[in-house]
Amino acid sequence: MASRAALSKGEMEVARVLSDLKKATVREVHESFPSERAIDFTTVQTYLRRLETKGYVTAALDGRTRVYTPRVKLRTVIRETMDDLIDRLFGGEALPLVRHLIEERGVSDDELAELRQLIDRLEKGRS
Amino acid sequence: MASRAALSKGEMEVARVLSDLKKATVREVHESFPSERAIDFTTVQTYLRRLETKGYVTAALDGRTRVYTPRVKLRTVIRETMDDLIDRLFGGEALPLVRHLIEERGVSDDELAELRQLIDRLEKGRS
DNA sequence: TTCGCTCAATGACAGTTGTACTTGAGCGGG
DNA sequence: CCCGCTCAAGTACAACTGTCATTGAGCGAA
Repeated sequence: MASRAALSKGEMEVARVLSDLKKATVREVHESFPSERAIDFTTVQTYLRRLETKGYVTAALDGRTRVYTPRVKLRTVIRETMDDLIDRLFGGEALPLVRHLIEERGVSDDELAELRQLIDRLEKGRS
Repeated sequence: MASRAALSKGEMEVARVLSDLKKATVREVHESFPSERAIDFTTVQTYLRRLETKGYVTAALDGRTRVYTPRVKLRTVIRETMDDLIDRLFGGEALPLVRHLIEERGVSDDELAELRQLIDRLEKGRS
Protein backbone atom coordinates (compact mmCIF):
# COMPACT_ATOMS: atom_id res chain seq x y z
CA MET A 1 0.00 0.00 0.00
CA ALA A 2 2.52 2.52 -1.04
CA SER A 3 0.98 4.90 -3.52
CA ARG A 4 -0.98 7.63 -1.75
CA ALA A 5 -0.74 8.71 1.83
CA ALA A 6 -3.60 7.42 3.92
CA LEU A 7 -6.44 9.75 4.73
CA SER A 8 -7.32 10.91 8.19
CA LYS A 9 -10.85 10.61 9.43
CA GLY A 10 -11.64 14.23 8.77
CA GLU A 11 -10.22 14.06 5.29
CA MET A 12 -12.30 10.99 4.58
CA GLU A 13 -15.40 12.75 5.67
CA VAL A 14 -14.79 15.59 3.27
CA ALA A 15 -13.82 13.16 0.54
CA ARG A 16 -17.13 11.42 0.95
CA VAL A 17 -19.14 14.62 0.72
CA LEU A 18 -17.25 15.66 -2.37
CA SER A 19 -17.76 12.24 -3.83
CA ASP A 20 -21.51 12.60 -3.40
CA LEU A 21 -21.43 16.00 -5.05
CA LYS A 22 -19.16 14.78 -7.85
CA LYS A 23 -17.71 18.25 -8.22
CA ALA A 24 -17.93 21.21 -5.90
CA THR A 25 -16.43 24.35 -4.45
CA VAL A 26 -15.35 24.65 -0.85
CA ARG A 27 -18.55 26.45 -0.10
CA GLU A 28 -20.69 23.77 -1.61
CA VAL A 29 -18.91 21.06 0.29
CA HIS A 30 -19.22 23.03 3.47
CA GLU A 31 -22.92 23.58 2.94
CA SER A 32 -23.45 19.90 2.25
CA PHE A 33 -22.34 18.99 5.71
CA PRO A 34 -25.21 17.96 7.94
CA SER A 35 -26.07 20.97 10.03
CA GLU A 36 -25.46 19.13 13.26
CA ARG A 37 -21.90 18.50 12.19
CA ALA A 38 -20.55 21.95 13.03
CA ILE A 39 -17.41 22.50 11.07
CA ASP A 40 -15.76 25.70 10.04
CA PHE A 41 -15.63 26.77 6.44
CA THR A 42 -11.88 27.15 6.55
CA THR A 43 -11.50 23.73 8.08
CA VAL A 44 -13.21 22.21 5.09
CA GLN A 45 -10.99 24.33 2.94
CA THR A 46 -7.91 22.97 4.61
CA TYR A 47 -9.07 19.40 4.21
CA LEU A 48 -9.67 19.91 0.52
CA ARG A 49 -6.26 21.44 0.10
CA ARG A 50 -4.69 18.48 1.83
CA LEU A 51 -6.71 16.05 -0.23
CA GLU A 52 -5.31 17.80 -3.27
CA THR A 53 -1.69 17.54 -2.19
CA LYS A 54 -2.26 13.90 -1.31
CA GLY A 55 -3.55 13.35 -4.80
CA TYR A 56 -7.10 12.35 -3.91
CA VAL A 57 -8.80 15.25 -5.63
CA THR A 58 -8.02 17.71 -8.37
CA ALA A 59 -8.95 21.34 -8.51
CA ALA A 60 -9.75 23.47 -11.51
CA LEU A 61 -10.01 27.22 -11.31
CA ASP A 62 -13.32 28.73 -12.27
CA GLY A 63 -12.63 32.44 -12.13
CA ARG A 64 -10.88 32.76 -8.82
CA THR A 65 -12.69 29.84 -7.29
CA ARG A 66 -11.41 26.31 -7.06
CA VAL A 67 -13.72 23.58 -8.14
CA TYR A 68 -12.73 20.24 -6.71
CA THR A 69 -13.31 16.84 -8.24
CA PRO A 70 -12.52 13.41 -6.83
CA ARG A 71 -9.58 11.74 -8.45
CA VAL A 72 -9.55 8.48 -6.55
CA LYS A 73 -12.83 6.64 -6.33
CA LEU A 74 -14.43 6.64 -2.93
CA ARG A 75 -14.76 2.91 -3.22
CA THR A 76 -11.01 2.67 -3.38
CA VAL A 77 -10.53 4.85 -0.35
CA ILE A 78 -12.99 2.74 1.56
CA ARG A 79 -11.35 -0.47 0.52
CA GLU A 80 -7.91 0.68 1.56
CA THR A 81 -9.19 2.04 4.82
CA MET A 82 -11.08 -1.10 5.66
CA ASP A 83 -8.24 -3.37 4.68
CA ASP A 84 -5.97 -1.57 7.05
CA LEU A 85 -8.48 -1.57 9.85
CA ILE A 86 -9.30 -5.22 9.41
CA ASP A 87 -5.64 -6.06 9.56
CA ARG A 88 -5.11 -4.20 12.75
CA LEU A 89 -8.29 -4.98 14.55
CA PHE A 90 -9.20 -8.41 13.28
CA GLY A 91 -5.96 -9.95 12.12
CA GLY A 92 -7.01 -9.71 8.50
CA GLU A 93 -10.32 -11.55 8.72
CA ALA A 94 -13.28 -9.63 7.39
CA LEU A 95 -16.02 -11.87 8.65
CA PRO A 96 -15.61 -11.06 12.33
CA LEU A 97 -16.15 -7.46 11.44
CA VAL A 98 -19.26 -8.26 9.47
CA ARG A 99 -20.51 -10.27 12.39
CA HIS A 100 -19.73 -7.44 14.72
CA LEU A 101 -21.59 -4.97 12.57
CA ILE A 102 -24.66 -7.12 12.29
CA GLU A 103 -24.77 -8.08 15.92
CA GLU A 104 -23.65 -4.93 17.56
CA ARG A 105 -25.59 -2.40 15.55
CA GLY A 106 -29.19 -3.27 15.04
CA VAL A 107 -30.29 -4.35 11.61
CA SER A 108 -33.76 -3.40 10.51
CA ASP A 109 -36.11 -5.88 8.92
CA ASP A 110 -35.59 -4.30 5.55
CA GLU A 111 -31.87 -4.50 5.90
CA LEU A 112 -32.11 -8.08 6.95
CA ALA A 113 -34.07 -8.84 3.83
CA GLU A 114 -31.51 -7.07 1.72
CA LEU A 115 -28.74 -9.00 3.31
CA ARG A 116 -30.50 -12.24 2.60
CA GLN A 117 -30.85 -11.28 -1.02
CA LEU A 118 -27.20 -10.42 -1.19
CA ILE A 119 -26.27 -13.81 0.14
CA ASP A 120 -28.65 -15.59 -2.15
CA ARG A 121 -27.15 -13.81 -5.06
CA LEU A 122 -23.66 -14.78 -4.03
CA GLU A 123 -24.59 -18.39 -3.50
CA LYS A 124 -26.18 -18.54 -6.87
CA GLY A 125 -23.01 -17.16 -8.37
CA ARG A 126 -21.16 -20.11 -6.93
CA SER A 127 -22.11 -23.70 -7.27
CA MET B 1 -19.86 11.37 25.75
CA ALA B 2 -17.33 12.13 28.44
CA SER B 3 -15.60 9.16 26.91
CA ARG B 4 -11.98 8.35 26.31
CA ALA B 5 -9.78 9.80 23.64
CA ALA B 6 -10.01 7.85 20.44
CA LEU B 7 -7.26 5.40 19.60
CA SER B 8 -4.95 5.74 16.68
CA LYS B 9 -4.47 2.84 14.35
CA GLY B 10 -1.22 1.81 15.91
CA GLU B 11 -2.67 1.97 19.36
CA MET B 12 -5.57 -0.19 18.28
CA GLU B 13 -3.24 -2.76 16.91
CA VAL B 14 -1.43 -3.24 20.19
CA ALA B 15 -4.71 -3.04 22.08
CA ARG B 16 -5.90 -5.98 20.06
CA VAL B 17 -2.78 -8.02 20.70
CA LEU B 18 -2.99 -7.29 24.39
CA SER B 19 -6.63 -8.20 24.36
CA ASP B 20 -5.79 -11.58 22.88
CA LEU B 21 -3.15 -12.15 25.52
CA LYS B 22 -5.42 -10.93 28.28
CA LYS B 23 -2.43 -9.76 30.28
CA ALA B 24 1.12 -9.22 29.18
CA THR B 25 4.39 -7.38 29.46
CA VAL B 26 5.75 -5.14 26.76
CA ARG B 27 8.01 -7.93 25.67
CA GLU B 28 5.21 -10.42 25.39
CA VAL B 29 3.11 -8.04 23.37
CA HIS B 30 6.05 -7.29 21.15
CA GLU B 31 6.76 -10.95 20.58
CA SER B 32 3.14 -11.63 19.75
CA PHE B 33 3.29 -9.39 16.74
CA PRO B 34 3.36 -11.31 13.50
CA SER B 35 6.95 -11.49 12.43
CA GLU B 36 6.25 -9.78 9.14
CA ARG B 37 4.95 -6.78 11.04
CA ALA B 38 8.31 -5.30 11.91
CA ILE B 39 7.89 -3.01 14.85
CA ASP B 40 10.40 -1.86 17.40
CA PHE B 41 10.18 -2.97 20.99
CA THR B 42 10.20 0.59 22.21
CA THR B 43 7.46 1.52 19.82
CA VAL B 44 5.21 -1.07 21.38
CA GLN B 45 6.29 0.24 24.73
CA THR B 46 5.26 3.73 23.76
CA TYR B 47 1.88 2.57 22.53
CA LEU B 48 1.20 0.74 25.75
CA ARG B 49 2.19 3.79 27.73
CA ARG B 50 -0.21 5.91 25.71
CA LEU B 51 -2.95 3.36 26.05
CA GLU B 52 -2.45 3.60 29.77
CA THR B 53 -2.70 7.38 29.91
CA LYS B 54 -5.75 7.22 27.70
CA GLY B 55 -7.32 4.83 30.16
CA TYR B 56 -7.59 1.81 27.89
CA VAL B 57 -5.28 -0.43 29.85
CA THR B 58 -3.96 -0.68 33.38
CA ALA B 59 -0.51 -1.68 34.45
CA ALA B 60 0.57 -3.50 37.57
CA LEU B 61 4.16 -3.77 38.59
CA ASP B 62 5.62 -7.23 38.89
CA GLY B 63 9.06 -6.62 40.23
CA ARG B 64 10.27 -3.85 38.02
CA THR B 65 8.22 -4.94 35.06
CA ARG B 66 4.88 -3.57 34.10
CA VAL B 67 2.20 -6.08 33.35
CA TYR B 68 -0.56 -4.59 31.24
CA THR B 69 -4.19 -5.59 31.25
CA PRO B 70 -7.02 -4.30 29.08
CA ARG B 71 -9.40 -2.05 30.89
CA VAL B 72 -11.85 -1.33 28.12
CA LYS B 73 -13.18 -4.31 26.23
CA LEU B 74 -11.91 -4.66 22.72
CA ARG B 75 -15.51 -4.99 21.61
CA THR B 76 -16.13 -1.50 22.90
CA VAL B 77 -13.13 -0.08 21.12
CA ILE B 78 -14.27 -1.70 17.93
CA ARG B 79 -17.79 -0.43 18.31
CA GLU B 80 -16.68 3.14 18.90
CA THR B 81 -14.23 3.01 16.05
CA MET B 82 -16.73 1.59 13.64
CA ASP B 83 -19.46 3.97 14.68
CA ASP B 84 -17.20 6.87 13.92
CA LEU B 85 -16.06 5.45 10.63
CA ILE B 86 -19.56 4.62 9.54
CA ASP B 87 -20.65 8.14 10.31
CA ARG B 88 -17.92 9.68 8.28
CA LEU B 89 -17.78 7.31 5.39
CA PHE B 90 -21.32 6.08 5.06
CA GLY B 91 -23.47 8.75 6.60
CA GLY B 92 -24.31 6.58 9.57
CA GLU B 93 -25.65 3.57 7.70
CA ALA B 94 -24.00 0.31 8.56
CA LEU B 95 -25.44 -1.79 5.79
CA PRO B 96 -23.53 -0.18 2.95
CA LEU B 97 -20.37 -1.08 4.78
CA VAL B 98 -21.50 -4.65 5.23
CA ARG B 99 -22.32 -4.79 1.57
CA HIS B 100 -18.97 -3.34 0.71
CA LEU B 101 -17.18 -5.89 2.84
CA ILE B 102 -19.02 -8.81 1.37
CA GLU B 103 -18.72 -7.67 -2.20
CA GLU B 104 -15.30 -6.17 -2.22
CA ARG B 105 -13.41 -8.75 -0.22
CA GLY B 106 -14.16 -12.28 -1.22
CA VAL B 107 -16.22 -14.43 1.08
CA SER B 108 -15.42 -18.10 1.24
CA ASP B 109 -18.10 -20.76 1.06
CA ASP B 110 -17.76 -21.43 4.74
CA GLU B 111 -18.11 -17.81 5.56
CA LEU B 112 -21.12 -17.56 3.37
CA ALA B 113 -22.70 -20.41 5.26
CA GLU B 114 -21.93 -18.77 8.55
CA LEU B 115 -23.44 -15.56 7.37
CA ARG B 116 -26.58 -17.34 6.37
CA GLN B 117 -26.85 -18.92 9.76
CA LEU B 118 -26.36 -15.58 11.39
CA ILE B 119 -29.20 -14.12 9.39
CA ASP B 120 -31.44 -17.07 10.04
CA ARG B 121 -30.83 -16.70 13.72
CA LEU B 122 -31.66 -13.02 13.60
CA GLU B 123 -34.83 -13.56 11.63
CA LYS B 124 -35.95 -16.17 14.06
CA GLY B 125 -35.33 -13.75 16.88
CA ARG B 126 -37.80 -11.35 15.30
CA SER B 127 -41.43 -11.93 14.57
C1' DT C 1 33.51 -4.83 44.03
C1' DT C 2 33.19 -3.25 39.56
C1' DC C 3 32.40 -3.75 34.48
C1' DG C 4 29.56 -4.35 31.21
C1' DC C 5 25.13 -6.14 29.66
C1' DT C 6 20.07 -6.31 29.51
C1' DC C 7 15.92 -4.33 29.61
C1' DA C 8 12.40 -1.19 31.23
C1' DA C 9 11.52 3.62 31.39
C1' DT C 10 11.62 7.94 29.44
C1' DG C 11 12.90 11.69 26.19
C1' DA C 12 12.87 13.25 21.66
C1' DC C 13 11.47 14.66 17.19
C1' DA C 14 9.62 15.25 12.67
C1' DG C 15 5.28 14.63 10.39
C1' DT C 16 0.13 14.74 10.62
C1' DT C 17 -4.29 16.34 12.14
C1' DG C 18 -7.90 19.25 13.73
C1' DT C 19 -9.25 23.59 13.89
C1' DA C 20 -9.23 28.38 13.18
C1' DC C 21 -7.40 33.17 12.51
C1' DT C 22 -5.39 36.56 9.20
C1' DT C 23 -4.59 38.44 4.71
C1' DG C 24 -5.72 40.28 0.53
C1' DA C 25 -8.22 40.48 -4.01
C1' DG C 26 -12.58 41.90 -6.12
C1' DC C 27 -17.08 44.44 -5.96
C1' DG C 28 -21.20 47.31 -4.83
C1' DG C 29 -22.66 51.72 -2.42
C1' DG C 30 -21.90 56.43 -1.79
C1' DC D 1 -12.78 56.76 -6.97
C1' DC D 2 -12.51 55.14 -2.00
C1' DC D 3 -14.64 52.29 1.85
C1' DG D 4 -15.95 48.66 3.70
C1' DC D 5 -17.66 43.88 2.92
C1' DT D 6 -17.18 39.09 1.27
C1' DC D 7 -14.86 35.21 0.52
C1' DA D 8 -10.93 32.30 -1.11
C1' DA D 9 -6.21 31.62 0.01
C1' DG D 10 -2.64 31.21 3.07
C1' DT D 11 -0.70 31.01 7.81
C1' DA D 12 -0.72 29.24 12.50
C1' DC D 13 -0.33 26.11 16.03
C1' DA D 14 -1.16 22.96 19.69
C1' DA D 15 -2.19 18.14 20.10
C1' DC D 16 -1.47 13.68 18.43
C1' DT D 17 1.24 9.93 15.90
C1' DG D 18 4.74 6.94 14.56
C1' DT D 19 9.09 5.81 15.45
C1' DC D 20 13.38 5.69 17.82
C1' DA D 21 17.48 7.00 20.75
C1' DT D 22 19.03 7.62 25.33
C1' DT D 23 19.15 6.82 30.17
C1' DG D 24 19.51 4.24 34.10
C1' DA D 25 18.62 0.39 37.43
C1' DG D 26 19.65 -4.36 38.60
C1' DC D 27 22.48 -8.48 38.00
C1' DG D 28 25.95 -11.99 36.83
C1' DA D 29 31.01 -12.57 35.53
C1' DA D 30 35.61 -11.58 36.61
